[in-house]
Amino acid sequence: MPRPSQALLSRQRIVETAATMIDADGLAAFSTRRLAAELGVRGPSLYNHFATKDDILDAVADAIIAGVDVSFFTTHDWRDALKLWARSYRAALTAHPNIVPFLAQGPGRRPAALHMADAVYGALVKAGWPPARATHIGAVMRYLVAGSSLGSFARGFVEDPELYAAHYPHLSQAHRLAEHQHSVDEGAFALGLDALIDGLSREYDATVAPR
Amino acid sequence: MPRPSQALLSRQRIVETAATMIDADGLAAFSTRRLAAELGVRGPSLYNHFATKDDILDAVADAIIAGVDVSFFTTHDWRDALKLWARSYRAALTAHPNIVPFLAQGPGRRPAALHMADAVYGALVKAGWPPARATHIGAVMRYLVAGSSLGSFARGFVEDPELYAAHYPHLSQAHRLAEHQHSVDEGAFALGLDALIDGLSREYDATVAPR
DNA sequence: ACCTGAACACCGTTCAAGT
DNA sequence: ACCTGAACACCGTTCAAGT
Repeated sequence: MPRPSQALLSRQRIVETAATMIDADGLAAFSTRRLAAELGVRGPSLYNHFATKDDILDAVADAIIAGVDVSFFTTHDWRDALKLWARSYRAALTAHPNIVPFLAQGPGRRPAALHMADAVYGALVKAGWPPARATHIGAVMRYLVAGSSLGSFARGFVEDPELYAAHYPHLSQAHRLAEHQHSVDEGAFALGLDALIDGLSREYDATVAPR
Repeated sequence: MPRPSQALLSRQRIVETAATMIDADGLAAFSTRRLAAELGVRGPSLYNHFATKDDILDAVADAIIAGVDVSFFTTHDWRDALKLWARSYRAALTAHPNIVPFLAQGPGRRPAALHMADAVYGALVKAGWPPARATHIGAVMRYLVAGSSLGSFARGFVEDPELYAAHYPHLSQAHRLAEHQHSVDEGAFALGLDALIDGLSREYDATVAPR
C-alpha cells in the first residue's frame, strides 16, 4: 500500500488510541505492535512520530495531567487551593488508573507535569512557606493522590475467602474489599488530605503568619 | 552437563540473586534469562522452582516485607505503634526502591504482606477504631510509605538546568533536587506521618474514647 | 527431581526501500 | 514525509529429552 495523500497517523491519534488501550487492558498488555495494529498500521510506523515506546507513554501521561486544574492557586487561599487542586488531580488519575504506576515515577520532562509542579510550588512559596517546606507539601500530596488512584489497596486483595479465613483472622472480610475498593481509596484519600491540611494550617499559623 | 548430585538452584538463591539484580539495574532490566545467566543456569531451569516471573517478583517483594517489624502493635499504644511500624516499613522499602512499583500494586497472596495488613488492621480495631476507619488508616499509611520510598519526586526531575530555567520559573532550582532527594522524601514522609497521627489522635479522643 | 536445547509466539527498534 | 518488509537482539514460557 503506497502512502496515501493524507498521513495515516498523527501524534494525537496515537496518544488517544494508546490511552484507550491502556485503560482497557492495562500497562502490561500494551505493546507498540498491538498499538500499531489497532491503528491499522505496522509497528515501525510509530517511529515516524515518537522516538520510543516510553515517549508515547510520556505523552499519554502528560495528556492526563494536562486535565488537572491548577487555577485555584491564583484565586483561593492556599488551604482551599490545595484541597481543590488535590481533588482535581485525583479525579484525573482515577479516570485512568492503569497508567498511574508509570506516572508515579516522576514528572520527567513532561510539560504539563512540570507546569503543575511549578504552579503548586510557586503558590506555596508566595503564601510564605519556606521553599523546603513547599517541596515537602507538594511531595506528600503526590503520594496521597497517586496511592489512592492506583486502586491498589483493594484490587490487591484477591478473591479467595478461604485464603484469608484460614490464616489472617482480622482480614476474614478482606476479600469483600474489591466490592468497595473505590470507597476505601476515597475514604483513605479524604482522611489523609484533611489531616494534612489541618496539620499544615496549624503550622502555618504558628510559624509563617503568627497572630 | 548432567545433573550434579546437589541441585544447582534453590528458591532462596533465586530470590536473593533476583533482589540483588533489581537493586543494581532496576525492574525494567530484570529478565528471567538474565537472572538464569547470573545463576549459571539456562532460562527454563527457573521453572522447576517458580511458576512464572511474577511469582519470583512476589517472592522478592515478600522477603522485603518480611523484614518489617509489626511487634510494636502488641507492646505500644496505637499511636506510637503506627509511627514505629511506619518507620520500619519505610526503612524496608527504601533499602530496595526499585521494587517498590511492583510492591505497591497490592498484597496479592503474599504471606508477609497479608500478615502485616492483618496485624495493623487487627490492632486498630482492637484499639476501638471502627473497621472502616481502620482500613482507611492502613491505606493512607501505605500511600505515604510507598510514595516516599519510590524516590520518585526527586529522581523524576531531570538533570537539565536549562529546561527549568527557561519555562518553569519556580522550578529553576529543581534540577538540584537530585542532590537531596533522600531528604525531600524523608521530610515529606515525616510531614505526612506527623499530620496524620495528629489528626487521628484528635479524632480518637473526640469519638472513640471521649473523656 | 531438576537441568537442557529447541521451539513458539511474542517484544522494541533499526534501516534500507518504496512512494 | 511517512509507511513498509525484513531483520536484529531480545523476551516469557512450554516441552520432550536427558540423567
